[in-house]
Amino acid sequence: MDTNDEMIKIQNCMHDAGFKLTFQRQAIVKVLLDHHQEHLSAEEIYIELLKQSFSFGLATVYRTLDILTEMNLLTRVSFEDGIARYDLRTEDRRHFHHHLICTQCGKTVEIHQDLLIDVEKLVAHQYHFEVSDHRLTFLGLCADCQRKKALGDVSHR
Amino acid sequence: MDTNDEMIKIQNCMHDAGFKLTFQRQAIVKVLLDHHQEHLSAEEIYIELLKQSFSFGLATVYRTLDILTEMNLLTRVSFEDGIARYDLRTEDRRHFHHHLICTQCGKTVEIHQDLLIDVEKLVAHQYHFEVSDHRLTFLGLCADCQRKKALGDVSHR
DNA sequence: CTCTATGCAAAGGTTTTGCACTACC
DNA sequence: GGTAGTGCAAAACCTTTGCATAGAG
Repeated sequence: MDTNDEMIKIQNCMHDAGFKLTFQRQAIVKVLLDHHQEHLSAEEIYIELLKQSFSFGLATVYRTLDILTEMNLLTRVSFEDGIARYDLRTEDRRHFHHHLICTQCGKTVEIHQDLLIDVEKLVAHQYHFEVSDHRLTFLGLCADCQRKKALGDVSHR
Repeated sequence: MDTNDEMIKIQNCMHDAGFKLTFQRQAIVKVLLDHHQEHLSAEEIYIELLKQSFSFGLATVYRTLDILTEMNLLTRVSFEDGIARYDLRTEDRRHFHHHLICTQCGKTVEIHQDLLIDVEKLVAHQYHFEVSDHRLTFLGLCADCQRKKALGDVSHR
C-alpha cells in the first residue's frame, strides 16, 4: 500500500472516530508515515516538523500520538532508554515486525517476517490467552560489531 | 535454587565486583528475590521497604538497581507505562521467561518456557545477528477477561 | 582511617494538564 | 457559531546528581 493511500486511510479513521482533521494532525501523520521504519519519539517527530518549517507545540504532538494510540493505529514501544517511541500499525505490517537491538552500538533493525505463528498457537492453547499482538526484541551483536569485536580481540590483549 | 542460596550468590557477585555489602543493598536484594515474579518498579521496591519498616532514600534504591543492572544480575524492562521495572536474571531463569499482558485488565503473567530456540537460530543465520537475549511479550485477553467479554456481549447490546 | 555509600534536596528529562485562544465542521 | 483542538507555560512524574555525612572494609 502506498503512503498516500495509508494517509487517506488513517485520516478516514480519525474522521470516523469524530476527530477533526487539523493541519497539525495531518503533518504529524505524514511524518509517521515517512519515517515508519524509525520508531520516532515524540520529540524526534517535533524536530522533524521544525525542520519542515512547521512550528507547533510539542504538546500537540503528544496529544495526537495519544489519539492514534487509542485508536490502535499506533503502538507505543519502549526500548531501554525510557523514552516512548511509536510504531505505525497498519494491517499489512501487523504481526510482521520484530526488532533486533545491538547491545554494542545501539543500532535497531526491524525485521519484517512473522516468526511467531506457531508460538502464538501454543500460547493460546496452553495458557488460555487470546493473543492479539506481540512484541519481540532480540538483543545481541549486529554483524558490524561482531566483526569489530573479532578484530579487537586480535589487536589488543 | 532456594532464595537463600541466590541471596548469597548475588552478595558474592557484588562483593567480588568491589561493592560494599551495606544493609540497604541487602534489603533491596531481598525484596527483589521475594518478589521475583512481579516486575517491581523502583518505587514499588521502595514502598515494600517502607512496609518492612526500613526507611531509606529512593535514590539508594535507584543506585542499587543500577549496580545490579550493570552487573547483569538484573534486567530493566519497560512495559507500556514508561516506568522502568526490573527482572532478576539468575542463570536458570534466563531465556525461559516471557510475558503475557492482558490489554483489558492489565494483568501480567510470566511464562517460563523457552519458546524461541528455533526462532533465534533463524535470526542468527538470516540476519547475521548474534543473539544474547530476547524479550517476548504477548498482548491479548486473559482467560478471565475472555469470559467476561463473552458474558458482556450477551447481557448488553 | 580511607573511600565508598547514603540521604536529602535540587536538578534533569519526559510527558501531561489548565486555560485562554483559534479554527474546524 | 459551537465545540474540539491548539499553544504556551506550569505542573507532574520518574530518574539522576551534588554534596555533606555516615559507615563498610
